[in-house]
Order: sequence, then C-alpha cells, then structure tokens
Amino acid sequence: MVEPKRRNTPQKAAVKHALGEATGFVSAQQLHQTLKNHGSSIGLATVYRTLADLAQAGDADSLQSNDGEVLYRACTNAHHHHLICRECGKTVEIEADRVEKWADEVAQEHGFSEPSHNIDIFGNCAACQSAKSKSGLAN
Amino acid sequence: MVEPKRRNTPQKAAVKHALGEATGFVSAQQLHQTLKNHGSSIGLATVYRTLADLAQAGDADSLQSNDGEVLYRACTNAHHHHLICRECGKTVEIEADRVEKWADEVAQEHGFSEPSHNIDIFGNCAACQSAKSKSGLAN
DNA sequence: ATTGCTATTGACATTCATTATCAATAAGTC
DNA sequence: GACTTATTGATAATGAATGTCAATAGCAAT
Repeated sequence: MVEPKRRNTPQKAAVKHALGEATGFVSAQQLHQTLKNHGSSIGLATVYRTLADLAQAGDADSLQSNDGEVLYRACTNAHHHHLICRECGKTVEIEADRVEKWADEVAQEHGFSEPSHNIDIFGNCAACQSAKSKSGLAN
Repeated sequence: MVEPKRRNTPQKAAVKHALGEATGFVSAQQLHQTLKNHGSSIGLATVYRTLADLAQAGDADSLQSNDGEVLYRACTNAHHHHLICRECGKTVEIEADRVEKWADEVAQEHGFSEPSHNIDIFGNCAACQSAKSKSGLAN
C-alpha cells in the first residue's frame, strides 16, 4: 500500500485560499458556494475531498456544528482549542498547557493510553451581547 | 406558547430503560434495533424524539461520533465529561472543578458570556491495549 | 367505566450532508 | 510532445435525522 504522489492543482489552492479568507468556521457547503460565487466551477466533491485532506494533514481544524454539519477552519499546526461564539461563530484560539496536562493525567489514571481530546468552549461574544440587549431581547 | 402537558407512555419508558441498559454510548438507530429485537414495535421517529427530549431534560448526554452519528448515554444530572475508549467505546465519567473553572475563566477573559463547554478525552483502555498486543499488533 | 380533548405514536415521505462512482481531464515526468 | 495516472466534477447513492398526518391512547373530568 504505497501512498500515491500528490499533485498540485488550482482547485486545492482555491479551497485552501478560501478557507484562509473565511473568518471562523465554515462548512464544506458554504465554502463551495463561496467559491462558485467567485466564479470557480469547482465541484462539491472536490471541496469535501480537499477539506478532508487538509484536516488530515493538520492544516485545518474540524468540529461538528450542533445541526450535524462538519465545520472547518484554517489553523496552525500547533495543538490548540477554540472559544466559539454561539451567535456569530467568531472564534478565538486557546492554548493551555494546564488543561493538556490534565487531560493526559486523567487518561493515565484510568489506564487509557494514547490520550487525545476535544475541548470546545462556547459563549456569546461581547459584540453579540450588546446587539442582543439593544434589540430588547435581554434575558 | 404554553408547554403542552407531558404524558407517560410505555414507549418513553422503553427508550429510557434501553438507554440505561446500554453500556457506553449508543445511537438512536442502534437503540431502535435493540428495542425491536426485544419485541417492541416502537417507531424510529419516536426513538429520536424521546432521545432528544431526554437530552434536553438533562437525563442523557449526547455527543457526535466521528462518522456523523449522534450518540446518547444515560447520565446523572450532575455536570461532567467523558473519557472514552476509541476501540470498545467504554466510558468513564469525569468530574473536575479545575477544568470547569478554567473554561469559565477563559470565556470571561475574552468577553464571552454564558459559557458552556464540551470536553471529551479519548484513548485506548487497558483491556483493548492488552487485546491488541496479544494479537501481535503492538505499535 | 365512559367521554372528550389532545399529546403521542408510527409508517412513510422528505430533506440534506456526505460519500461513491466513473469517464474525462490535466499534473508531472521523461 | 507523449505517457502515466492522480485528480476532477457531474451525478447517483447512502444514510441519519426530521416533517407529515391519520390513528391511537393518556389522563382529567364526569
């Protein structure tokens, strides 16, 4: 089972670029729409394939939205987590050795090897809070 | 918009019970199969509805599997997270005020209100590790 | 126990994200 | 340029989850 050689194509570059332009997390569908709106004739399947590759390679983060879509975001290779606004999707990257260590310890304590983890924090960002209170929907 | 009165039905009880019997996380589909195998004629939609209600009420935890399915598990009302075996799905409930606090702090630091979070730790449990090494697949 | 109201059910259709298929295309190499 | 084959894109297929709606069955009142 030899890995086939990768080829560089304008499509892959386009997806990569579009993902970089996007703020926060985007779905494959959204990205596909965006690309088409900009004149590209890229296929939906290609967007999916490329995003999966990017995630595999560690060039993109992925997480599941609460309505079953997978969302992607360009990222650095460094391990980190996200603080995400429920309303607008604004994202802040979080790094915290404390928590990394904690997760590994917990796994070890229970005899689990090769620990990995998902940590996502959600909340309403400052902008969305003030927007909400202005529209009289304050809780 | 008044909430309609809830009714107690054998179907809801069956789902609740089956969820309690299950070890680890189960999908709605699996649960539906299990129930049918036990002679129930419960409808798939009803299983989905009931699970959604349980999750809403805090009587069940839900998380997304890596292939897009939503998995459920009976749980206590106390807030907690999970340590999950990649191989067999065995689950350990984790509580850690340290991390709860950390998450809330991080959110506050960045101006996010009403913080909530998802934390899941994955690993290979002791049983699966030894099973693997016996079958000569040691890393 | 019977009635009436309506929440709930279940069979089925539908939606929609994602994946598989496969002939046509185009990277990269010589 | 010619050749090999990874990649693409249109389309079909898959499958989880939700909507629909007539029929059923809780439950409160009688």
